[in-house]
Amino acid sequence: MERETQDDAEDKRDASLIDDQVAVSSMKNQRLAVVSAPLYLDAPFLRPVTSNDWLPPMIDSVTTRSGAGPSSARKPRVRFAPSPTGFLHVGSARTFIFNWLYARHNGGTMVLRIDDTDVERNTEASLSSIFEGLRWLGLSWDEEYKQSERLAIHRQIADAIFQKGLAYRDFTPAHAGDTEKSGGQGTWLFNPGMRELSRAESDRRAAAGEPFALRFRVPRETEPQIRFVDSVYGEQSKSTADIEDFALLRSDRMPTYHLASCADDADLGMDHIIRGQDHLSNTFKHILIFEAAGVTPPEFAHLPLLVAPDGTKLSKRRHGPVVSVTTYRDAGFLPEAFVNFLCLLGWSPKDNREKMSRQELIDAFSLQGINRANAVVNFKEPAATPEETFDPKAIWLNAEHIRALSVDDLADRLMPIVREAGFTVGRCKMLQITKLIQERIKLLSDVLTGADFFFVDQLPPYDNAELVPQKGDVAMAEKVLKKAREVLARTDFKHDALDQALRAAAQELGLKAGQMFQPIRVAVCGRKNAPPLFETLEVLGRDTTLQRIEHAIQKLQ
RNA sequence: GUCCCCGUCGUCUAGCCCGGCCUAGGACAUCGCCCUUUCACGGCGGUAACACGGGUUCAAAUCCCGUCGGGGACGCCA
Repeated sequence: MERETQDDAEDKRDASLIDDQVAVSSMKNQRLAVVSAPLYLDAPFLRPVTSNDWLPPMIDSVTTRSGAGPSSARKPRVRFAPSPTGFLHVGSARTFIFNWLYARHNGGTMVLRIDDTDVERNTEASLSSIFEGLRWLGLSWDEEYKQSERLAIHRQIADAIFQKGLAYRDFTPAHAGDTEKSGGQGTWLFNPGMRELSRAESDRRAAAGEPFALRFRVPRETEPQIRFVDSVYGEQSKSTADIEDFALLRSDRMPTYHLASCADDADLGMDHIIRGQDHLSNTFKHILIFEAAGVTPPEFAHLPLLVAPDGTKLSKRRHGPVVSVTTYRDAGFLPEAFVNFLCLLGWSPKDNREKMSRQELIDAFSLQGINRANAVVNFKEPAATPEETFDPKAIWLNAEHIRALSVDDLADRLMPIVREAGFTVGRCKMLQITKLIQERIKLLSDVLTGADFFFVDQLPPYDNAELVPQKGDVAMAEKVLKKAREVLARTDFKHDALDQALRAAAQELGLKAGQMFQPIRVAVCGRKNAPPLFETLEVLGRDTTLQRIEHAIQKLQ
């Protein structure tokens, strides 16, 4: 009882979260407008642009939010920052979820930031896939930004770093996508001649219009080790001798990921960066950027990677649609079950709980519960049925969540699937059917294979042999069906009455109950495995039942 | 190649920080039994792991070193 109440409360909560999300989306433009308005013109490192400056003349009206940088620890601000270069990936979804859990657990703010500075690779389709996936998960965010609308901030910070002498122009022509850089003799650190170029010479070439990238001047003498404490991986350090002079701005003046990400994290006041472990070694660069910009770096928490059964990072190219969030939706997963599953990959509540509601996850979540070893998503590469494709634990959890739903709720979720498959059912009948299949389906879409005989007029063809009961023959099947036809014509179609009448009939024929029920079950369901017989007959009704029994008798003759 | 990270049942994990309660616990999957009109649910039980080698210690899954194995990062991608 208590559990049900809890779940109901949870459902309401989820619904309101979704509403929030819609509200946020609709005020998106407003927010963005506010952010890029010319407010704090006296920001400390904003400076007038001169004609021979290397910066484009569009930064004049930009700002950094005052008080940027980590704010009080009480209401943490966290973000999820996908780049719209592909569909929403399960690994990204988990990153979103962990950020969301952290924010909700601590009463903080969840920011969604679209990292779209790579104009070449961005696609509309990808952007909508991300929103579609997040909408399905039913998790909300509180603020939303687009990096491409914040370029001025990125350039401004790049400029500040440059003015401090912590970055330099690199006039080396861009590499044309070759890969011979790695595998050579050790780490590449910088292009010869560029790091040492005098300011005057650099200014001259820039003024002459020569294209260049802006590189960070990694301080190798003064700061030989970069250190930070990761909330998951603990103390980390790396020698600056192993960090190359990475780019801040490309020669087309677009910021690189490192710059844009850090500039926005600083400007948006992010407190805790929770992201995939593939960024762990990038973090040293990020710390360099924050410090060069005069900002205290945020906290970092890196998440173990989600890997395929072959041990490699999940990728669509290699592993196919199982890495896309919408695949799970389309296969009939409940979003709450999917979220639950993802949470258990690399995190544990430490008390052996597995099936958890959203609220339970929020309550139990902490960064201390995150593991360090990569987690395998145990899917099968190519498979015939969804059940064989997906991680068995995900399927099991989904079944658990399905069973935990109220009949009403489950019926509501099943209805659209049934309708979309072209069947028409009334809500009342759907409710009856739902009761019968709730503990028998593992995916929502199983309703189509497990309850099809309730929806169709004509049963699909089945093998006559199925009608033959255990330790019986065709004659017995026929005898049973004829008896059933007779009995069912005059029995009340209610569970108890059917139970009594059919058992009595079995006795009359000198058969075991099972031998009596089997042919009837197959005749009305078209297969052996089905929900309990009497309830099924009750839902099907007398007309359909008799008609199908008649059909079976004819088949046998 | 260089740097970083990781290594408990097939898979997800508890235990590791603060050595003894660990003859290593739970879950999924798998196998068997029970319940039962089939299926499912449920119940009970089985198989199954501390990567390896050295230390330290009365005592190590837990601490130290090494080896091996796996992953990630090294772009004017993110």
